[in-house]
Amino acid sequence: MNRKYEKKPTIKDIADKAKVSKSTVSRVINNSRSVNEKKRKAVLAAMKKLDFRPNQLARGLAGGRSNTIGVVTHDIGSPFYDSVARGVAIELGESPYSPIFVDGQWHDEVEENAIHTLIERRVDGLILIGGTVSQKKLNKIRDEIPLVVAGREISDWEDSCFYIDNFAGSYEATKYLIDSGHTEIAFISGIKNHQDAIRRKKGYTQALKDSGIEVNEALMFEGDFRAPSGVLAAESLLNRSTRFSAIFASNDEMAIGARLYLYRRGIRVPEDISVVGFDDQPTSAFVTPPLTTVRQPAFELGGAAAKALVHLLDDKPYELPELSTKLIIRESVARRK
Amino acid sequence: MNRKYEKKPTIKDIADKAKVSKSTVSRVINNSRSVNEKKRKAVLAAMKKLDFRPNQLARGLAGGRSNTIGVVTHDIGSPFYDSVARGVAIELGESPYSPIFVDGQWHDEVEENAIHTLIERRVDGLILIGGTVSQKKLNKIRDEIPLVVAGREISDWEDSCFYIDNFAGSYEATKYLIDSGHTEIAFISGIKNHQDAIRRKKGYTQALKDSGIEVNEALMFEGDFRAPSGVLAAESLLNRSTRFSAIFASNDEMAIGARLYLYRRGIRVPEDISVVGFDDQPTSAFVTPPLTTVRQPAFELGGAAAKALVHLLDDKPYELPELSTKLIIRESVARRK
DNA sequence: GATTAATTTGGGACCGGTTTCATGAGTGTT
DNA sequence: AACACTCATGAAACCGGTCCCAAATTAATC
Repeated sequence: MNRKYEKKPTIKDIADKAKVSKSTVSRVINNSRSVNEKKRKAVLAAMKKLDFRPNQLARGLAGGRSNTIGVVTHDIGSPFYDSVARGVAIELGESPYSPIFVDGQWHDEVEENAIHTLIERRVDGLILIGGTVSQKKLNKIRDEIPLVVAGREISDWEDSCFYIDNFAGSYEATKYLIDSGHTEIAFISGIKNHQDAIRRKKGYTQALKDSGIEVNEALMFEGDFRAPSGVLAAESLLNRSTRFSAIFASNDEMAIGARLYLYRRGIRVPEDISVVGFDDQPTSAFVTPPLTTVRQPAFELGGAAAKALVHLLDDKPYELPELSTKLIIRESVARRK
Repeated sequence: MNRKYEKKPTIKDIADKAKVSKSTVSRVINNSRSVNEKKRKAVLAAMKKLDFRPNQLARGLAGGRSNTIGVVTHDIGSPFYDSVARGVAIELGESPYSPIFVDGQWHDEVEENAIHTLIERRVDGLILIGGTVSQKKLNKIRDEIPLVVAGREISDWEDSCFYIDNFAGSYEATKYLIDSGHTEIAFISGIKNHQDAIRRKKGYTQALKDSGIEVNEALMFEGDFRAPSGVLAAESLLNRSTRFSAIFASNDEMAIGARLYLYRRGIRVPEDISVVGFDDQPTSAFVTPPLTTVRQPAFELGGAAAKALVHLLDDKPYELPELSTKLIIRESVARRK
């Protein structure tokens, strides 16, 4: 099993072979103009011949920039954050930077460690996707290294924090249900302290109020953004004495969980009860019935964050793209007569 | 927008502050024994005070190892590959190595580039998840750098390639349908040239043969592993004159797509037609009806690959864990009378 | 053709660590 | 007390690049 790996050629080897100095080779690599065409050719030939690949570590050390960007994700595997991460990855693929991903696991301490690991690696910039680290700490980190946050709102950060208007999305969805004739609308919220969860709940309650519908605690259930809690929610809600004709879940997973419980109880969707979700995760278009939901431009969000950071690093201006939620109407909502 | 970032303290600063030499500081950092307790304390204190974090680039350059591992993924966002990647990430979190992920996008050339980017970064080892690069090239790459492949079978690689027995999983699922009384079983295959797809198809046909059931081309449809092709498949299959009582799809996405088409046509699952998938992706347990499917230990697979590589790098022996598929029986299959 | 300006080029310091090696101090042996 | 042997420590070379600076070459000006 013991193998021997060839040692890689260095810039010195190239220089010798092409009969020039290290400096010149470096210039060719970096495309600094002003190098004789003949020598350039010779260098290029030598590089090809020896299959030379510059050592990025050395480059980073000498040049003071590593051409890497650290990305702190959470819970790789959750559709929303995944999409954001994907947007980041793809966008960075277009740039000279390579991403290093670390998983924060939704845990304060782990997340801080992750950030420091990345700083030790001398990444040129940092992208945090969501996250729970306190704003105070974030401010301190931003003094150390260029930082951009995606999927989380941070006051006073305007240029370097990208998020989605959860309130608006939630408001629109609720309004849609109301416009479809529903007045008793159950709500499955997300984790209590989660920022997004709070905003989505507010969108729901505000829409009700604006339509003169009373907000009723008996129609709410606190979930945790995962499918099983949606099942539980539906069960709990159905066992209460308060009736309702629609369920609005704070995310698709819970909506799908709730839908499963309804199926078990023989309650038809949307004929008996309508269901609306939030996220528009990929499978939502293919469940039965296809789920009406609020699309978050997660992918675009990640891309925008990445682009913003790259521009920031290159000291170029960057303008925010329009990133708003959109209600995707499919087949899980029925008009109430 | 222009900010100034503090320059980070170096080992020299620590040395000065603690009144010792760089060498000694280095020894403390790396826990090389043999350093006076008093000095060690002084160094530690200085490090804490200056919030020192060793520059990993310099470390990598000097030490000849970067403590990073390159991971080439595909299509971040596909549930299966995501799970594998997640397994890798979590496992690597336990080790001193940090992963660098690059997306190969299921494209030969992109993938090769990705690999070379990683080699330039002087990663200590490489994990390929799936991928399409030819075996010949892989062999060459393995001469350059420790390499482990997950989710793909490569002949003669035993120790450093981890995959799942697609044939067995597929065989078991088909057998289950047969045992449930089905004899006309439609099959939705995956991308024609995809290794996994081929094996899964073989599992299906073999199971039929072993039960004395004739393999019928009229019951097969070639999909592309994505949900829309499942819809198409069901439509095409249903429009043929050959009847069937069950559909076995090569992955869950296509199964769910097919299930949607059945829903549209008012065909009940499982009463009229049974459906089985492959993968057991997270949502499959929550669709209606919950999908019977073949679970792949994707997460574990990724973890095993990562662990294997780490052990390989540390020159420690490593024994393969048991990684086999498992039929998860839920509610999408009915017994045929 | 001589002088000056512009452009290439090589030498070498430097980035921030690790590691080899030689030195000096401390311990033990006879 | 002299000699061999450990052990801790600092000096300096080195990893593979970048980049500043001065020398050398070429082009431009009068």
